[in-house]
Amino acid sequence: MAVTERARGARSVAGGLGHRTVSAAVAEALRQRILSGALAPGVQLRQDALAEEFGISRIPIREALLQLEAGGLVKIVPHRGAVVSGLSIEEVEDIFQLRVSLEPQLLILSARHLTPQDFSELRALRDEYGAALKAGTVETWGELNRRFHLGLLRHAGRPRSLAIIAGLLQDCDRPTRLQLSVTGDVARADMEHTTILDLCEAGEIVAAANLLRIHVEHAGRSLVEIYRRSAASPA
Amino acid sequence: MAVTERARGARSVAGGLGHRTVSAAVAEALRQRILSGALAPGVQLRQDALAEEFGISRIPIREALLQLEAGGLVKIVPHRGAVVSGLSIEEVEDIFQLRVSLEPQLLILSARHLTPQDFSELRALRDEYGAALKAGTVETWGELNRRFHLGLLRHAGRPRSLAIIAGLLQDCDRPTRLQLSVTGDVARADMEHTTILDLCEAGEIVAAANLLRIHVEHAGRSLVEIYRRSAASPA
DNA sequence: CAGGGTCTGATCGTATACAATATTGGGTCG
DNA sequence: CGACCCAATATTGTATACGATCAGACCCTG
Repeated sequence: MAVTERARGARSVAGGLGHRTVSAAVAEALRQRILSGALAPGVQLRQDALAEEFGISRIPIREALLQLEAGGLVKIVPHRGAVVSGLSIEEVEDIFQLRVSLEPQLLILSARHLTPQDFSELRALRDEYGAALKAGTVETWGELNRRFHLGLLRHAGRPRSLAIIAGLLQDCDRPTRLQLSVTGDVARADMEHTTILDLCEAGEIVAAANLLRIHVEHAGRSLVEIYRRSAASPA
Repeated sequence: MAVTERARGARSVAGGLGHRTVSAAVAEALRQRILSGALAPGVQLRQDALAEEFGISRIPIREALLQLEAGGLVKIVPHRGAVVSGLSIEEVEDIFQLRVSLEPQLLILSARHLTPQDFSELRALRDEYGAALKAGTVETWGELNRRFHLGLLRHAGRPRSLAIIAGLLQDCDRPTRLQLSVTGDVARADMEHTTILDLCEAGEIVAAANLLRIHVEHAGRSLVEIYRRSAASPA
């Protein structure tokens, strides 16, 4: 059975192309598992087990783990392996504070350079997002939300800032989904996205930036409150 | 002869302990080479050559390169190797803009929690920095500057922000050294550090934050000007 | 002579095998 | 009875060997 599973696992990885190397594919697979919550924070990732499951050797596993560590999704301690890293309340607060500081600022730089094509793409994203909300396909919310926010800021001409924000969005992905599903703020978020888009297209850039700030602030506050209530949040 | 050289190389790496694994040691060695300018941007890093030079196999080399890629020091293209990555003007501007946005904000949060011990450490760092300036030991400037700035912000209670700033400081290390040695702003920087420290200790936190902002802004502007002049800046 | 295809060399990516290190359980000593 | 030490085991780290992929040169063809 072990062999069968290995073969199946290998096929599933190799089949899901779009990657040029196995290690990249494994990194992506593990990333999704972590972000989706299938791998909870604190869980230890043993190289042997993963290698057997995917039907590959440990080398690509190790490299995938290193890539994940770069993104802060796991923490590697020499000779002691890798554990899925969760976020403390301080880190969540910090991440949202950073978003509040950076995103509106970048939107002001980026908004005037958004082309009609950008707007149509963003609207498509928003529609897809709305559809996912109704369909309840929770897993895709974070991805779509991320692409929407990054799309808004695409033309700010600040590559490093964008990379940082991409990391922030990824890391607050799971918490944000939690916040949305618990509070039912999905409709609110959707509406705010729409309004931000409209304001940008109308040239009301400062207003759009303000709304974006409020949008992020609200999510952050709401989320911190949730964390505080269910105090049993693993590190 | 090859064997002899490999053994010697291995000794030199393993001897410089402080690291728990060979790959970490290699990562640190390469990091220093890149930050010191011994490895210029655009240079291609071939795994075989590095492995032979360090007297180890390619596996730790690969893992070291992945760690460096995490820090943005090299870029890895599948099947095509790793190249040392330089910074474009936009990236330099972006990095300093981020520092201007983040550092003063964090100083306000951190300053009131600085203990007498922190102050004595920071003064020691500043003294060491001053000594390095006079001694002309350019290589250590960045390290000391980095530790000073991070030390100031240590108690802000914003771990993610701190990590981001640490990355920013590292990446603008070499450009900053360039700026300091070209403009002779070393004395100015040293004095500003001293004044910031004094203001913090006197409880003039807002003033300290303002000076910090000016301090970073000046370095950024000056550096961008240098870049513009010597337009032959490799990507 | 130009263009394309193939073939060779080099380099990277992965598998397998071995060595080093941390953890756990038992045993002994105080 | 508790604490410490030591050995066995499991897990990680590294070396060696093999397979896959890409860049460039050469040859063949139109």
